[in-house]
Amino acid sequence: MASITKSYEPHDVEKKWYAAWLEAGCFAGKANPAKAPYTIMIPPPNVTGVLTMGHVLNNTLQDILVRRARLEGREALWLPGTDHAGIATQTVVEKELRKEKKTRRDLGREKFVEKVWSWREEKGGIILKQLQALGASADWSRTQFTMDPAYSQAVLGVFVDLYGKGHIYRGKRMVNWCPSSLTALSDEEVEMRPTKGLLYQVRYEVVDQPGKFIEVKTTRPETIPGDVAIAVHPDDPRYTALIGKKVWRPLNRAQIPIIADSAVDKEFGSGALKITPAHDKVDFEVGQRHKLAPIDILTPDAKLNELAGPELEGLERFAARKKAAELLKESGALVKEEPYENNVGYSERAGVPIEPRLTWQWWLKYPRIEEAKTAVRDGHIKFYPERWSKVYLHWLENIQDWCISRQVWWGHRIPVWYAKGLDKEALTEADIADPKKVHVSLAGPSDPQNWVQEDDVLDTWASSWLWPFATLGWPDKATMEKAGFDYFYPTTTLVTGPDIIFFWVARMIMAGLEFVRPGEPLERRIPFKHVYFTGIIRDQQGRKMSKSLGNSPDPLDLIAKYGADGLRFGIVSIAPQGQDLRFQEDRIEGGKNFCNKLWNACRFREMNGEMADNSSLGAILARVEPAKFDADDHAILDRLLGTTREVDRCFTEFEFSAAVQAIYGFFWNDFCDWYVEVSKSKLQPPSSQDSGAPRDPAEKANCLAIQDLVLRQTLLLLHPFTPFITEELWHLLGYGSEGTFLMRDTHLENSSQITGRGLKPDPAAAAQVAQLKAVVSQVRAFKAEHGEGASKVSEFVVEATDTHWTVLEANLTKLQRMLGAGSLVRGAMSPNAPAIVTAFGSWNLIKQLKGDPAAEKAKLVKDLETIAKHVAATEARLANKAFTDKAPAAVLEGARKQLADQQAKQAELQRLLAALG
RNA sequence: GGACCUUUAGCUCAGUUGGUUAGAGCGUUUCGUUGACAUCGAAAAGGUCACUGGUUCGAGUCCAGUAAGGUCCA
Repeated sequence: MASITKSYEPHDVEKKWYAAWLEAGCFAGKANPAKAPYTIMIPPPNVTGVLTMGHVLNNTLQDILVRRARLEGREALWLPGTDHAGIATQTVVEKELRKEKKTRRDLGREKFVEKVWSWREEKGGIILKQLQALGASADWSRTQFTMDPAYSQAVLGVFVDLYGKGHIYRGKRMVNWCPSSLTALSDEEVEMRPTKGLLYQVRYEVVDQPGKFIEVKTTRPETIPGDVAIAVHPDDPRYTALIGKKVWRPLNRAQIPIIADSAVDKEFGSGALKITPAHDKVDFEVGQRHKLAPIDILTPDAKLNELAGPELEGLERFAARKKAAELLKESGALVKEEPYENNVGYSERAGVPIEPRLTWQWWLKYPRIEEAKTAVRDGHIKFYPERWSKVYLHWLENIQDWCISRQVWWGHRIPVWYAKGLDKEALTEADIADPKKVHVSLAGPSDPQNWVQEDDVLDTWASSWLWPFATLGWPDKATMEKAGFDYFYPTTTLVTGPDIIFFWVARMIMAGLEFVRPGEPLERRIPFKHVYFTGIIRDQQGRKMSKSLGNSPDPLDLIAKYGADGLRFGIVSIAPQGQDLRFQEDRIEGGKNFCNKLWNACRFREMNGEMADNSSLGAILARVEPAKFDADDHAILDRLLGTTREVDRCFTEFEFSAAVQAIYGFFWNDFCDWYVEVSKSKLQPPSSQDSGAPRDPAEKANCLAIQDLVLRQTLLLLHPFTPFITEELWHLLGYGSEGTFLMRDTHLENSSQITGRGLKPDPAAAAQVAQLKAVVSQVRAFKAEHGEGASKVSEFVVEATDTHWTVLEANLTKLQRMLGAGSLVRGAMSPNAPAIVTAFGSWNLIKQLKGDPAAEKAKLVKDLETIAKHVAATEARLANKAFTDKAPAAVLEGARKQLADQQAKQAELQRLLAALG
């Protein structure tokens, strides 16, 4: 009885091997000068995150890369960790507080931050545990968190450093304000959404010409109390006479000037623009040019304040819009309103429209912009697919300063202290530059009692941009040494989504170039050499998977249903390079089925002969006897080497799904469907379907050795994709010894290393097998057409040339088995039996009942018509002088051979037809 | 407004530098289980490669334009 069970049951196998790998320290990456390093830093998921299909894809690919690197003999480090995700995490904890009817302000800053920490201890980082269920071979002993003390020191140190270099400044500027999270956001965190609203046409009465009006169009009438001017284009003849005059502001009535500014678009609306500097970026600039003080009419949570006038004060912004429209209507200032759609910026996280708001913030002028361009443009960093480099470069061309301060509590508190009593709202540049008034340092001031620390924390991305090197202990020399910084940096590959090119990828490149190994060449400072961008996983309707839509399957459910290997194999098989993909559960099922197929092929091997020495490639090769090879042996080995080369190529090009498909096709079609089937006539007792010749023990041993070889190399090729089942079978079939692991202690030989050991399959024999396969398939179809099922035993007469018969005879036993043929004999064609023309002669199907001559005739006529068309087409091609003159020799040769084959078939069909009478 | 992507079988997608009669998986239909696997095997049906033009001896593949869908930037 076989020790391998009838079907593959993943759960215990997965648990067993993951624990064994962990126990043996297989995932540890240690600097080893004897090997080349291979490093991947995980894109740190939010500490609040749970595993999604996107994570499954992304992390499976990373695991595939590091596992393959280990098999190739490299020292692999996959460093895991989580991101503190400032606003997101704070929101989660605030939500918990709300259940107790409390806000973070009730607790105060210190208590609240403590609370977040304890939340994190208790519930944070679940996702890392979930990744383990997927088989992730990350070095968990190195797990990092962006708020770890050492990491925080790096983040704050960078702030101090960049401040000292003049890259960071404090300024009162227009920011994207989130009225829900009550913080500033960077431009990248604002999402433009087409939004339906109304366009209001409002008239402002000219002060010294009662009855004369100037009209503007606006989508935000509630901001009218913040208007400080009406602007027109200086060259607009409609308004030249009015420039310098005053109009009445229709809400919170007051006189405001008409000014000329060339930023005004003459074509839009009436060509006049209301200027509201406190609530619009462009207006702010116009206001500055004309020295008009802004009037801020909004509170931080976007309610109207007292400056909006008594009728609007206290209203929430959208209610105020309605009310403003009503007031304008009553006063006759509203000319009309019409439906309108425009782009409105929304807070990506909170999902509410942002407000442009004038506030004091900390800003960063990016360092190393030009070098960051060069690194990608000159290929020091390669993007896959390459096209994303355009997006990257375009962003760098148009880069704006980065607002790095956030008005939240959870995060890295900015290491700046203000002298007590200083008016922070009235700071001048000179004040900020004065160390007596503003202190910036890692250690803080020596007399803390005289200072107040900055309230703001840093944008989360202003910590994660240091990820590739801060995770390796930078900047502390001793820690770096211990972590193997010199060995593992730059990292090899980054696997991430194109949606964070700006947030993360570009910023990491600039940070690496600025901070790592100053003065050294660019290729030593870049954070990674390859960036692989995955696609986005969508549902069947093409929608993004999201919690709110509920269209995302839980990966853990899928693992329970199909096994981690099945999930991995399935997801990779549907993930073409850099293209979004539609999730199909049946492909995951396909992954599971493939695992079962692999399992059963190994079971077949085990059931068909004693296991011999499988302990190394050399041991197996020593059992292989090339002298005993038949065409099928040559063919399967030829395909094994071809597949090995193809998978190699796929890894260099990051074509994971192509690799999986190559292995799938080879293993299922070439090995299981053909080689294993034809092996049966060498391995198993004679059956009624073959000639009954006794089995040759040497031939059998050779066949088993070849199966051992193919299975071994297949397990190696597959291991990065399906680590658990391959490790299990590796041991069950005796490829690995107790205490060693496929994943750690094995070297994957490439095709030239295998042929280098004397295994050189004959491609001509391989080609012959391909022909035989085609004939088998053709004859099976022929049988089916005549009502003879695949397994029914049929009798055949073949009229073949000596050459063809020699080949058929050499393969007689297995052909009989593959065809379900009771007999296959050489002889003259019978005109009354159904017939078919193949590459190896004409075949008669001898049935109990004679074929219907009329039907047979009709079929031959139809076949002849088809072949005649093909012959004519090929002849026409060859008769074309332009073709024969210009086409390459190989193509010409192919066409000639094709014609010869077609003509031979045509002649044979004609002969059969004639014989039929 | 600018840039990029996609359009191939009922569905989801391959198709490398242009070269026989365009492939796979799933689905559908027919046949097949004591012999590794029904999580399986055999076979079949199914495509004017979005459209229009061009380059070429030859175009799914290269070029230009059009249409539809999608993404990003402004």
